[in-house]
Amino acid sequence: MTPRHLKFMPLVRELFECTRAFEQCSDAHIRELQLTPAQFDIIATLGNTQGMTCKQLGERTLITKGTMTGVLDRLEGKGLLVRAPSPDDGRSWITRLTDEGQAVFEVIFPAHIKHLEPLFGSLSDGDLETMRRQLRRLREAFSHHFDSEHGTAA
Amino acid sequence: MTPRHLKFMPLVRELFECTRAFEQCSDAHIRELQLTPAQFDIIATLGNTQGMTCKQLGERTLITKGTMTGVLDRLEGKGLLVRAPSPDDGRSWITRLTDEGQAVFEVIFPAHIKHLEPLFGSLSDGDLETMRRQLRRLREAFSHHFDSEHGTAA
DNA sequence: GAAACTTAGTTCTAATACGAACTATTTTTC
DNA sequence: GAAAAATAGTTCGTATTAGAACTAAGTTTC
Repeated sequence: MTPRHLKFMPLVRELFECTRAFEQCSDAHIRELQLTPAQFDIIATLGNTQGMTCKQLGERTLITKGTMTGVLDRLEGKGLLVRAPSPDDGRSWITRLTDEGQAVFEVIFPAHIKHLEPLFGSLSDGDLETMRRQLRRLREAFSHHFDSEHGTAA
Repeated sequence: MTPRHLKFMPLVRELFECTRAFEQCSDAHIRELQLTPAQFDIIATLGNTQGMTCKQLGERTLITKGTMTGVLDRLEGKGLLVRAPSPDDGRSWITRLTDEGQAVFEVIFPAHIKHLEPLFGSLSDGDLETMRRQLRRLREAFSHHFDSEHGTAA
């Protein structure tokens, strides 16, 4: 009987390497565009919107709030976004792209998508959908377990 | 006809979230063991070996060489490993666990495996193997494309 | 309606992360 | 076998990263 960890550790390793391989392709292109991956993520999220709060940005990206402040600061420094107080909540700020930020978005977002597209050339739409579903199942197993252990009630 | 990126971007997102969800579970436990994820990775790699070079460590973990120096420095500072000049190559150092480092390995490695095991409870050995193969296929698509673009000849 | 609790965002510290430049050593090339 | 090219590790600069403590402002509770 094979020990269980010899089955799941290779999967974990492959998961990490796969993510890493994607990042290598994606990040190299983003750096050519004079942005960091986190900065690109924010611009891609804010593009074509009326802006959103820090919290919403954190939910839509994988950037945690402690990091968010610095990332937004640097983008604000570049003149790509502005922060305005929320009319609804005195604790909150609405972050939105400036005209320049939106212009940057309109150039780099399609360029980046076009850069990524060939990476998936060997896979059919069905393949992509199948893998997405399997990864979701795996993620749900992880996060349910984490939540139940840390009392993050559903 | 659905634009292609609407098919592959959700997969990318799921890939990132899945990795993130695993890290959340795994890293929380590693921190309880008074190590950082990178430090754990090194100890797990060096455990039960005669030691290896920086380069070998970089190949077996996802830590790049610029980061490696600092990670090894801190583990050396904790007395968990030592570096000795390589007898074969004057540029190289052999890093191996101290007795204390090996003792730490023997405690925390099984403990961590045991901690992770329930995460995969809902998946059969066959599921794990299937997903590993699919991820590998995806990773290969990514890295082949990256290599061909950056002249990293096979 | 005041105290207790929660939440949004910032700040802080320690440790990564990456690329690029640098030193010291092989290895190749001719 | 000396110059040229490649490699192993370190160092450096900038940006993230996580978690925890902190401030200010909203929400609940009684």
